[in-house]
Amino acid sequence: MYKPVSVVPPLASRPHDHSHCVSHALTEAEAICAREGLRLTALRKRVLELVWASHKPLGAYDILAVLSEEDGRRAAPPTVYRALDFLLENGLVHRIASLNAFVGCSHPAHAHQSQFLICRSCSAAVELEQTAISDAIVRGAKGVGFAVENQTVEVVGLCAGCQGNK
Amino acid sequence: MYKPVSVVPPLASRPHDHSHCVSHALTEAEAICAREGLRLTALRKRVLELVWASHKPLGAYDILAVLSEEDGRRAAPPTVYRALDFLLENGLVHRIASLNAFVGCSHPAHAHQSQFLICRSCSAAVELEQTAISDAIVRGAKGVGFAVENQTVEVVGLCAGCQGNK
DNA sequence: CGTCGATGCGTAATAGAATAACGTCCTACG
DNA sequence: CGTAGGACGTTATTCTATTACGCATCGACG
Repeated sequence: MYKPVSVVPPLASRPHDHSHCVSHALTEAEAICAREGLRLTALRKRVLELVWASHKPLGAYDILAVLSEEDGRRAAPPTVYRALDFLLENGLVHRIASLNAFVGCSHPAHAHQSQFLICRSCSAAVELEQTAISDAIVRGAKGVGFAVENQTVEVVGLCAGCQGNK
Repeated sequence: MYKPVSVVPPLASRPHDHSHCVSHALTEAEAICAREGLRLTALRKRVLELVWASHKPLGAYDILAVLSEEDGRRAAPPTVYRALDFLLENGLVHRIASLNAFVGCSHPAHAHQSQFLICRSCSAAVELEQTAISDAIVRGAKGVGFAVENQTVEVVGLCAGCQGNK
């Protein structure tokens, strides 16, 4: 049962109509690809859908397994990796290096850095978009003369929903 | 030739007596292990030395290759991974998830979060230790009710020395 | 001093993640 | 149409990491 807390947890860690947020992500992706002249092929769309189908980071081989089962013929790794590469390049998914896994991007419409909170209990990954964090990083880097191009922030801990359960 | 810059780049990106910082790291590690009652065996020490022998993140199989060449008999992966696990657990090295590689910890004496600046040109990895960054992360996480246990910050860009060379 | 349990290491096998290199097909455009 | 490039299938291989098992060594304790 859902127990309200004082700070509002983000959507991903609350029960919610999941099919809705999947379809929302697909709609947004289609709009972006149309606008940018990118080809969101059936395969790419299907992979994006699978990635969104859970809020947990999904391994490339998990995706592969689902694809293989769907099609009779079983897919090979490059099939999935190529689709993931396309989605990564165009900001539709993020890669979580510490998990070798992928998640749908919550804000694909505009460029931003990768910031994730990963629950070690339920495995949900919530994307943050805090300029306070990226600014602090840029400042810290500038202090040693380092020019930042790409940031990765991956935080492990317990999400709001899992803190009671321990 | 070394060209001074206004902001002082950290040691790792400046020419320096490298054997000195390797031996310093080893001395510090020995002190810590003695104090904590940990066994810094010959193998573990050698692996730590190799990791420190470059400021570049080093892959487990790179270490393995060196060990294999040294001993006539070639070492197997678990040998290296076990040593790395020991060093990781005791804060003597860090793992850089985005590179599948390992670097010596610059401040092993006290607990801290993992923050790295990785130069995409010379591959040097410089460790930051900025509470401003980790505080911003904790604050951002708290805002969505997430309890932080472990942070990973990995930043790719150009170090001070490589910005001229492009 | 002996022995016993825990820890460290060697070894072989395997799992898991990602890429290389090739070929074919499809499609958008001239 | 004809064709050039992109998308995908296929096979093989590379790189990263772990499992499982057994022996040896270290150190605490009787």
